[in-house]
Amino acid sequence: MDERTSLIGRLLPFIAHRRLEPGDRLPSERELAERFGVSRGALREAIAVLETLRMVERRPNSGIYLRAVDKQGSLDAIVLQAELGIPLTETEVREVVELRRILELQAVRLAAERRDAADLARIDQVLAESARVIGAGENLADQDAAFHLAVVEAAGNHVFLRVVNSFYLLSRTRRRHYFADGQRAPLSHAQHVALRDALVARDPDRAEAAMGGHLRGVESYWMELLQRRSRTD
Amino acid sequence: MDERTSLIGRLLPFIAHRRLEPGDRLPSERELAERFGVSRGALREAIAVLETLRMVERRPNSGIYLRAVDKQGSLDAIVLQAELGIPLTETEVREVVELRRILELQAVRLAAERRDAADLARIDQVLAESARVIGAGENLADQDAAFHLAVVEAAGNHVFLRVVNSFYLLSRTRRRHYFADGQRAPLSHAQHVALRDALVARDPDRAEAAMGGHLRGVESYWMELLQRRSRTD
DNA sequence: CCAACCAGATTGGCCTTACCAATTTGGTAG
DNA sequence: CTACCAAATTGGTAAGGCCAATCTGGTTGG
Repeated sequence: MDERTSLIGRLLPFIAHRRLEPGDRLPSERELAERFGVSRGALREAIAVLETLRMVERRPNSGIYLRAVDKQGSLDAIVLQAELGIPLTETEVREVVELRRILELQAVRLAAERRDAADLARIDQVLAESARVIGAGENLADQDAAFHLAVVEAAGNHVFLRVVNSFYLLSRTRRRHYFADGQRAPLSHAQHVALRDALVARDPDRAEAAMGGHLRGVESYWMELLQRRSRTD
Repeated sequence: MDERTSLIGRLLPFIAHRRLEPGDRLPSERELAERFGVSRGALREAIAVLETLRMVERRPNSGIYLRAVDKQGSLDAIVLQAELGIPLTETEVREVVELRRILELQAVRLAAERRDAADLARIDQVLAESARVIGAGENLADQDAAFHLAVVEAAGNHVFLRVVNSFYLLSRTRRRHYFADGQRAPLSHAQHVALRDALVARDPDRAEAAMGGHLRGVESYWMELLQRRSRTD
C-alpha cells in the first residue's frame, strides 16, 4: 500500500467521521494537507482521484465540496474502497450480489448466441489452466474470475465487460477466501464446464440456467458471511 | 474546461497516436511534463486520474505503463472521454445502447415490485416538473434523465443506480440535442406517464413493456446518428 | 580465462517547499 | 444600493532532495 493510496484511505474516514452532508465544503487544500501531514501536491493528487470518482467537486478559487456520494458516485469508488480494505456495508453486498446476477445472466445469454470459435478457444484455455491449478492445489480465484470475464467477453460487448470487470475487482480478496476452501474449486470447475457446453451448443436457456445455478452457490456464501458478520458486530 | 482536464484531453490522443500497446512504458514523468509544457505536479495529477480509471499503471521507481484499456478500463473512462468531447466509436455507441436496455428493463421490473410511496412521490415530482418544462418550451433533457434515474432508484439498489447514472452522464450532451427537437418531449413525457402508471399498478410486465417501447425511440435516434456519421466520414 | 559478484552511477518515481497568478467572496465605504 | 477593495483559496510552476530499482563496469575467486 503506497503512500498516495493510503492518503485516500485516510481521507475517506475523515469525510465520513465528520458527518459532512452533500454540498458541504471541506477544509481548504492547505489545511487538509497540514492536517494529514502531507504536501499540497500529494493532497491535490488524492483530491483529483476523489473528483473523478464523483465523491467531491472542486470549484476553482472557492473550495472542495462533498457530493451525493451514494447516488451519484462512481462504481469504481466502491472498487477503490474494497482495494483499500474498507469492507462493504451489508446493503452494498446485497446490492452487488443482485446486480451481478442480473448482469451475468444476460451476458451468458448473449454469449450463447454470439460466441465464435476464438471465444471458445479462450474459454477452453482458461478451463485447462483451471484444471492444472486445481490439480496443483493452488487457489482457483484468478482462474474463476478469468472464466467469467471470458464468458462476458464472448457476449461481444466490451462496455459490458468493463462493468462486470469492476465487480470482479471489487470482490477480489473475498474470492481468494472463498476458494481457500479447496472443496469449492472442483464443484465450481464442473459448473464452468457445464456452462461452456451450453455455449458450445449455442443454447441461451441452458446457459442461463447453468449460470443461475452456479451463482447461487457464490451468493449463499455471501449471505452466510453477512450472517456471521451481523452476529459478531 | 479547466487546465487539469484539458491536460488529460491532450494526454489521451498522445497515447492513442503513438500506437502504444498494453504493457508499453510511457516516457518518464519529467519528459512528459516537458513535452506538454506543464509542471510535474500538474502531470502527476492527470496520471493519477488515468491510473484510477485503469488506463495506466504506475510502478514505483520504474515508470508509467499502459494497460489493456478496452477490456480492463473503467466505465468512467468512457464517461470522461465523453465529457472531454471525444465522441464514442460506433462500436461503443452500439454497446452502450444494448447495455442500457438490459439495465433499464431489469431495473423497471424491480421498481414495479419494490417501489414505495416515497419513490412514487419522487417520480411524480419529476413528472410535474417535466410538464412545466415542456409548457415553457425548455429542454427536457435533465428532467428525462431525472425520471429514468428516479425509476432506477425505486428499484432499491444504489449500486445499480450508480451504474445507470454513469450511462446518463455519458450521453448528457447528446440528450440535449435529442430534446432540442421540441416534438420529442411530449411523446417522451406521455411514455413516462404510462410507465409511472405501471409502477403504480405494481405490474412488472407492463412496466417492462412500457420501458422497452420507450427505449426503442431513443435507440432509433442513436442508430440514425451512426448512419449519418458513417456517411459523412 | 571465465564467471560470479560487488560497488557505484544512473534512472525514475515520490514528495516537499516556496512562490506567483487568477478568481471568488465578503465586507465596507461612499 | 452600488462600487470597490482586501482577504481567502485554488491553480499552477520551479527546483530540489530522497529512495528504490536497475544498469554497468571492474574486480575477484575459481
